Amino acid sequence: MTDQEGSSPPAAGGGRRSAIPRGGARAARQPLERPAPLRQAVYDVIAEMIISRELRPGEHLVENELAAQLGVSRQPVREALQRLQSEGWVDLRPALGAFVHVPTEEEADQLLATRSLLETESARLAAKQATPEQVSRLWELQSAGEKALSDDDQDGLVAANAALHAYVVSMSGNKVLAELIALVDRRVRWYYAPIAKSRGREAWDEHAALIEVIASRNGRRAADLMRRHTERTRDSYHKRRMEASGS
Amino acid sequence: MTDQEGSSPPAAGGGRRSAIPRGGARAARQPLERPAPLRQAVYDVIAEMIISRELRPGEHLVENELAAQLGVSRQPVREALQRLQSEGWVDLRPALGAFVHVPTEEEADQLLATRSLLETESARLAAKQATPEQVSRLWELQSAGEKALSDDDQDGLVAANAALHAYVVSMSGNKVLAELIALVDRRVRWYYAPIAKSRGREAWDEHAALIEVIASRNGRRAADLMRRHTERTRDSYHKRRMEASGS
DNA sequence: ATGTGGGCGACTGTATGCTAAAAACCGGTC
DNA sequence: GACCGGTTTTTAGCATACAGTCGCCCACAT
Repeated sequence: MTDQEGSSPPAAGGGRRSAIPRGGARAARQPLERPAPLRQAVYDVIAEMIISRELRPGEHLVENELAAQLGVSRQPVREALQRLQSEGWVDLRPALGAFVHVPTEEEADQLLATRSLLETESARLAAKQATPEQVSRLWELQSAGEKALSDDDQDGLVAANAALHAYVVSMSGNKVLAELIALVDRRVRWYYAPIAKSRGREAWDEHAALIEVIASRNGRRAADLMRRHTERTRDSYHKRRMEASGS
Repeated sequence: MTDQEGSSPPAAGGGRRSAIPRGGARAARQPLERPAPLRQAVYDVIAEMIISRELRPGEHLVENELAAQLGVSRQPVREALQRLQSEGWVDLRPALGAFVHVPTEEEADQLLATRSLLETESARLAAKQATPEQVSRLWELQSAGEKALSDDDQDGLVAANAALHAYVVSMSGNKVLAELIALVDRRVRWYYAPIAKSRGREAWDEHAALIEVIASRNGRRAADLMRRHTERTRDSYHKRRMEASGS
């Protein structure tokens, strides 16, 4: 199996992997792995490119170019773009194509507000049914975060933060809620990242407090802490933004 | 075959872009109507078929069949199916195709719980910034609902209910929240409809009370009422389900 | 110079062809 | 009689081909 790239003999039929990206402004990506649905891989790559700002807001995404860069046909690209639209990453204007979504300040605030609401509920639910095993897992994640903090590892910090929140969400047991949070969170990170470094020490102190409350199974207080935690992030966003707009 | 209705799009729908209203009222058409992509129409039709139970949970949706039935090619069908997946209507198993999602009891409860959370927040926000015009619009929707109620018009009742809730959501001003609610609500209706008739009089009395509180701009009480309202719906769901499982 | 109209290029939307893989079928074997 | 291996059928996945639209540019008229 895994007869991925290049080595497949059947040159006759269709023959698809002749897609050599033309040397261009954008770095060429090597063809993707085969086994899993291609559209998924394409989706991942494009989402990553958007999040990393390699594709900038407002930019017109041409199906052909993307297809060539990724070494696939337009079809998987189209499918990926449509999914990206449904999740708010791009705007798909009929007959015109896909444009990277342009985040507005208003939208960012609404996202942060919604995230706060959802995460608060998930913390409440998580606390109500936390098991000791889960709590100790939380502490593990917490210490991973603190390590990244002391190492001054920005990427690691973001990842650890996401992992911790994600685990709390999963503890809530509400899959629908979890799905929505996943959607919102990812976009929050996109909006938030460029203007603000992680809140750092402060945020992780709050995490520690939250875990303790969860361990005590106190849903109300867990919700309270999570609300304050996410609202502070929201405030932090606004503060940073104002600073940034001044520059 | 099965060339039902105009399978040739350019003939009927298109008609050149002489969409400019000749000689007369230049209607303020804002975003200038665009040729609706076929995938959208296909999406609507399939979603409708799922909601109406014409396609039953678990059923295997074959691209070819749907395409033939609708008189289009597989492509728009594929695109529609993928969007349906992202919104939870079908499960797309790699290399196997699309299956109408099978609702579980657990999921239904989680949906109802999430809906309650979201709608509660939207009511709170709506109340905080309600204008007199908006309130009177709410009363209009309310009386439409009561009319349907006295006419014993089930479909109308469901529609009126949706319209009222949707308007409250729009009043919240939070578009992100609104989007999530739209997603959740539709699925709730799907799960809920088959086992329970609308709660009727009771629900509309609660609506009336809610509108009054919104008119008074009391966010806290609005949230309270909405929470109770949606939680009652949730209870009603469980009650009906237990009755149904007995039969 | 400025406004208008037609032609041209580019890109999306839709249709169809081809391939590979999973499932159903069937016959053989223990 | 049940299980196993190969074969056929079905169907999704991907690629490619085709057609309709949109926007731009430029020539031309005012």
